[in-house]
Formats: sequence, C-alpha cells, structure tokens
Amino acid sequence: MASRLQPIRGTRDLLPEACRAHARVEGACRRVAERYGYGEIRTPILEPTPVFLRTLGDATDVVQKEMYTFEDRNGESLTLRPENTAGVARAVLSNGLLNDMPLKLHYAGPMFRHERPQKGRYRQFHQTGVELFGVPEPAGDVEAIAMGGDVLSELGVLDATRLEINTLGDTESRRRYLRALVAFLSSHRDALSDVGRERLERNPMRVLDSKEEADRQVVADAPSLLDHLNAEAGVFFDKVLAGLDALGFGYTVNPRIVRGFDYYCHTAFEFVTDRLGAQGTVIGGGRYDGLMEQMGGPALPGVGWASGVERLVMLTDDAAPAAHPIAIVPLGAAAERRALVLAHALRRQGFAVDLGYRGNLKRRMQRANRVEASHALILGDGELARGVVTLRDLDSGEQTELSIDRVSESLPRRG
RNA sequence: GUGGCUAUAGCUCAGUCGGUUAGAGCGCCUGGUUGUGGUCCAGGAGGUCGUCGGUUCGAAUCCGACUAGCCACCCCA
Repeated sequence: MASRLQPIRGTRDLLPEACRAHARVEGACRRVAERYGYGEIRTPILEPTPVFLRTLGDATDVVQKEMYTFEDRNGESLTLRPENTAGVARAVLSNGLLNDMPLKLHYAGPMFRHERPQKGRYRQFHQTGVELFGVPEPAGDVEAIAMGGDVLSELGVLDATRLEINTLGDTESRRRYLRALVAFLSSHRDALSDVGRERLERNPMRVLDSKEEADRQVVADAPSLLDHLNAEAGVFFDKVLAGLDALGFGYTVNPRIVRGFDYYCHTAFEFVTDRLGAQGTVIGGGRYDGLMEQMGGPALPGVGWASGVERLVMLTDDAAPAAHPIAIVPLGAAAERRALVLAHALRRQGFAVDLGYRGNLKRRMQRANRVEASHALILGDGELARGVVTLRDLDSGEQTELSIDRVSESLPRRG
C-alpha cells in the first residue's frame, strides 16, 4: 500500500471487471443512440479554456473552482473538459456541420472536475451523452428524454429512477421572472441564510434549490417561474409534457430543478434515484438554444443530456460475466507446438481460447478451472500420434475423442 | 472548499489495559496424484500495522500533522 504509487486523488484504475461494467453501460447508450439515428463523435479531452468559459458561465462553480486549467508550453490556456456539450458544439462549428440539420450526435468518454471525491463523484469520471442540434420544436426535447428513458430501460433500471422535469422558460420569460424573483428575495434578504444571500448576488435562481432551512421557508412563498412564462414558453412546455404522456413516460414537474450552466433554457430534466445516496442524478440534461451563439456561431437550437457512467454502473451492478474459453492442454514439446497452431486456428474462427505457457497436466487443468473454461482440449503424445484430441466437458467431466482437424465442429460457439 | 468517520497480508476483517515473535477467513504457492481441474487433507509464502513526527523504558494501540478512502454539506451527471 505504498502511497506514492496510488493514482492521484479522485481517479482510479478500472480493472477488467470494472471495464466490462463500463462497457455494458456505454453499450446500452450506444445501441439506443444508434436506433434513433445518432452518430458517434469523439472530441479532444483537452480544449482551449474559452470553450468552457464562454459557454458554462463564469458564475458557475464548475468554472470558478473545479476546472483543471493550465498553460501549455506555448502559453495557451487549456482545460480538461468538465463536460462535453461545449466541446461537441465547438466541433460542430470547427467542422462546418451546420448545413445538414438536424444533427444528431452521441458520445462517451472521461470528464474532469476538481471536486472533493465521494461516492458517485470522482475527479476523472465518465459520461455518455446525446446532443440534438437544429430542432427548435418540443419534439426534440421529447426525443431526448425518451432516449434517456430507453437507456435506463435497456439497463433494467428505469423503475429504479424517476423523471423530474422543469422549464426555465425562454429568454424573455426568464428575464421577467428574474426581476420578480430578485425583487422578492431582496425584500426577504434578512431571512435568507449566508448561502442564500451569496446566491442572490451571483445566481438568484440557485436560491430556489438551496437546502438551507431558512432559504426553503423564504422560497416557499417565492414567485414561480411557471407563473411568469409567456404564452410561447408555456405552450412549449405543455407540448413537451404532452409528448411524454403520449409515450407513457411518468414524470413529476419539479420547479426546483435549476441548471448549473448558463446555456440552458426551456426544458431541464433529470432521471434521479434514491439508491445512490447524495449523488442520485444518473442522467441530466435539457435545452440549450443559446449555446451556439455564445460560442460565436450562428443561432442554432440544441437539446441533449449526459449520463454518469459510474453511477449507472453502481445502480445496475450485476457482474458482467467474462467469456468462458476453451482451454487447450498440451503435454510434451511436440504437443506444445501443435497446440499453438490449434489455438491460433480456433481463435481465428472466433472461439475464446486459453492456452497456458507452462505446467504439467494437473497445473494446466487447474488453470482451465480458474479461467472458468467450459471445455478442455487435451493433447498428449498418444492423441498426437492418432491425430485426435481429448475433449473434456469441465462441468460434467465427460470425455470424448475428436479428430484434431474437425475439433471446431464439436465446440460450443460461445462457451 | 467545510465538517464527521476510517486506514492492520492481494481481498474482507480481528487484535484486550500500551508489553516478547501482529492473527483469522478467502485468495495465492507446494505436496498428497507418473495423463486429469473443482471438493478434501497437510504444509508454505506474503505485513516499513497509510506516511512523518511526538509522548513513553516500551506504540498497531495514546497525541499531532499530512496523505488517501468513505459519509454529509456543497456541487453536479
């Protein structure tokens, strides 16, 4: 347990079993995305810092104190991506993908935030996500949410989550509401907690999801955004909800869902679970119509979400079994050489084959057992002389002899 | 970033009031079996007791700092 050899705080090694679990979650997302016609995109982990500064909003915690930002050797400020929507949006502009709308993209990969680690929260963590550009209609929001639900369904945990949804309104509604909210909160300033007062200064909407008891009491009587929606924003939200109703997705409207990043508008939603403690959001997303313009591109609406792979792994947690290989057990130098050729041939035919590097029969049989082989192919001098191998079923112990040239015909395709 | 709890073998954990050589189970290695694994039996390897410092005749045990993990806050996916 030499501390010098530990991975840096908040990061960890994913050993084969954990990698299978990650692949299972990422595979579910990939399958769903492809059903909806989304193509994969892989953007750099490292971006110029302004990509995030301009889009996330400089009042957010992520930008203020969680980004891994440093100068490279040329003096340019670089940042390890704390999320991927900004990077994907940048890639859309960089590659001139604006002429083929709607543009549907999905991704998976590591993100980095310098937070204090705890369960379900790491400094290097993994997200899968989808982004839909060029669809201003509420049908886009419905599709995105449906995809999130489908991923959870694919993983068998849709029932373990609930969908919470809110609207942040359009720019006009939001501006009107913000005025009303600030006026209200300011008049109750003395009743707010320290946290609440600080949020009132920096990001008034965030007072709404403060957990301080004092703030909750004040907020209980605060004006609701839902009452300040203009006709257009109200209709938009109603259409999103109607779409979810039509598809049979249950949801609760939660006016306290507020997005951390500035680029969100209209729909904000989360799939949350109470099985993971304090980090219960497994998928979170919403609409971000203002993002492209903030980045210096044309006005282009977008909607999408990201899922926390580690959290979904914890939620689904069933062990992903490794393949059951065929173990080849040669005895003697001549058989050893023949076994190498046989193993190669079988692997090329798609079989998982375990071939040890040394040891007598007993040793190799023990190894076959340890790698959970379904069958052993025993090849000794006697078999070699007759052109056969002994096939042993490692569950039943039954043994039969097979012609060495036709072994594959008698093997189970995936053990 | 704040608070609380924790850190002993590869893993999960015991370890009394501070007292000689720090234990168990699982796993690993060897043997019982010359061409037959799993189960069983016997034996073995493996530990700067997270790190550094302090108190003490003596520290895994008490104290402090640091590091890391966990839980909550915070934040978010």
